[in-house]
Amino acid sequence: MTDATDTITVLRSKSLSNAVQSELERRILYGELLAGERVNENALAAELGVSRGPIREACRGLVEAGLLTVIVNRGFFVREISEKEVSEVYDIRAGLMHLVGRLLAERITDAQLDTLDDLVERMDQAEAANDSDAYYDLNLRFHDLTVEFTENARLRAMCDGLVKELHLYRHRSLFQGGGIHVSNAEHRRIVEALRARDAARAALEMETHMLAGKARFLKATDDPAPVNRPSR
Amino acid sequence: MTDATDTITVLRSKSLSNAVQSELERRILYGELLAGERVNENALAAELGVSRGPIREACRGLVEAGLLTVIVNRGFFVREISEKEVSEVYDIRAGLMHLVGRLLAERITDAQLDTLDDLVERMDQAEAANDSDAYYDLNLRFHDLTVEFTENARLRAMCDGLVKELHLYRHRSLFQGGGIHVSNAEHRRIVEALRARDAARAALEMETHMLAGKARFLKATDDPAPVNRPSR
DNA sequence: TTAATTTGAATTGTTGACAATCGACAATTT
DNA sequence: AAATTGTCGATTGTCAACAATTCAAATTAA
Repeated sequence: MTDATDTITVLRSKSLSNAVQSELERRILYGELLAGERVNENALAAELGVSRGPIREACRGLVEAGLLTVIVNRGFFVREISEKEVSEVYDIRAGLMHLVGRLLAERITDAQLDTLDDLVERMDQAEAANDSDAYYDLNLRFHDLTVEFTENARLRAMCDGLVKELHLYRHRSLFQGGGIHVSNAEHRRIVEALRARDAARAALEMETHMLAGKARFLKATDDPAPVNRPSR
Repeated sequence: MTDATDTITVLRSKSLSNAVQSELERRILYGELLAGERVNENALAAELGVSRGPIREACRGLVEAGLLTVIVNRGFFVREISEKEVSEVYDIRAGLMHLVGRLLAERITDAQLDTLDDLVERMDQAEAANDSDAYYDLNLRFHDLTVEFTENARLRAMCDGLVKELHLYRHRSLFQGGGIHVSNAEHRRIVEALRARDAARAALEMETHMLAGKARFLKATDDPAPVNRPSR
């Protein structure tokens, strides 16, 4: 039994559709399914040891989640996302993180602040050690936690969804590793504003941080990288 | 295009699953399916003259859209949304509309401003005529247009989704008709800020307007209406 | 009477089969 | 040679049947 079918079996406590959806999402997020690729229902059904019903149900869910698109009589395809769309997603995240800052300043606990401080500290260390992967993970965790601390489940789901969408971009490597260097100073300013319980400033720092991320992304794609930019 | 080819086109561009999903969404939004109700797959399949496959695919999509929930071996249920969740959705809309204000101030055209002005004018008239339904529709259109004018498709989809979620609240009537009176003065201030191309002010006015809506909602539910608030 | 158990009807989860459609290539026409 | 038409294999869209589970009423036991 392969790893994938094993996962399917374990998750049977839910339903096959859910398990398949998780597995498909995982494959997309990990780059095993690349943007533009078609999901071959028969092949996937055979590989996972299920019928096409659950496969199709899972795909319908992922279409609504924005990870797949469907063309009638042609099938399900991993969604392709343009540079413009990535830019738009950054804008939306900026808007949502503005909200996160505002909400958080009014309700964050000292313990939670310490947790964030610890992450910033460790990001400093990772930076010093030039460990891009560790920095990437810590950065991800930092943002996850800020959203989580707002205790707004819907907001959290939306932020998660947006981050997943970014994985659809062709040059995924841009986000991970050393592709884009996120300034830790911005994180520090966010925590400072939160510790001061200054809602307006926290909101602004959060938003600014996101827009800086957008700017870094645009800079990393627009000008250089002629390697991956065919003229057409 | 003839009627016949029109029908053909419709049938080709849309699969049964899509059609069923639209129909289910319509029933939920129009209150024909109420929060908490179960979707009986067999009954619906018989009623719509299709098999259960497309029904289930449609439901999977609506789960991801937040309009249904699924319990394994129990079925699909119209999602129930608590007062707290409505409040959270208002917060998120506030965050997104803050963004709308910022984006719009920098790109809105004079013609678009005139369109918004016209809507505000007509809302005044509807208010004077005490026509709540007309006011409700105009208000909806006003917000739709502001989001549309940002030309951020993802943002628009998210805002649409949030509005749909609000329809899940038990006391749907609160939103329509005279349940909550939306101040037209707030709209006017938004348009003014946009016409001044003042991004910060437009963002603030938009956000304030949404938070005022949240406050109105809370006021309309929290205190009065002891009728519908059993002790449990 | 009440609580636990049984039973079966209703309903969901899943499957395999069949029809409809598409893409690619060969055959035909201009 | 280019364009059009026809054919075939692969794939999707849909369906009906079967297996598994839940729910509720009927039955039994305490």
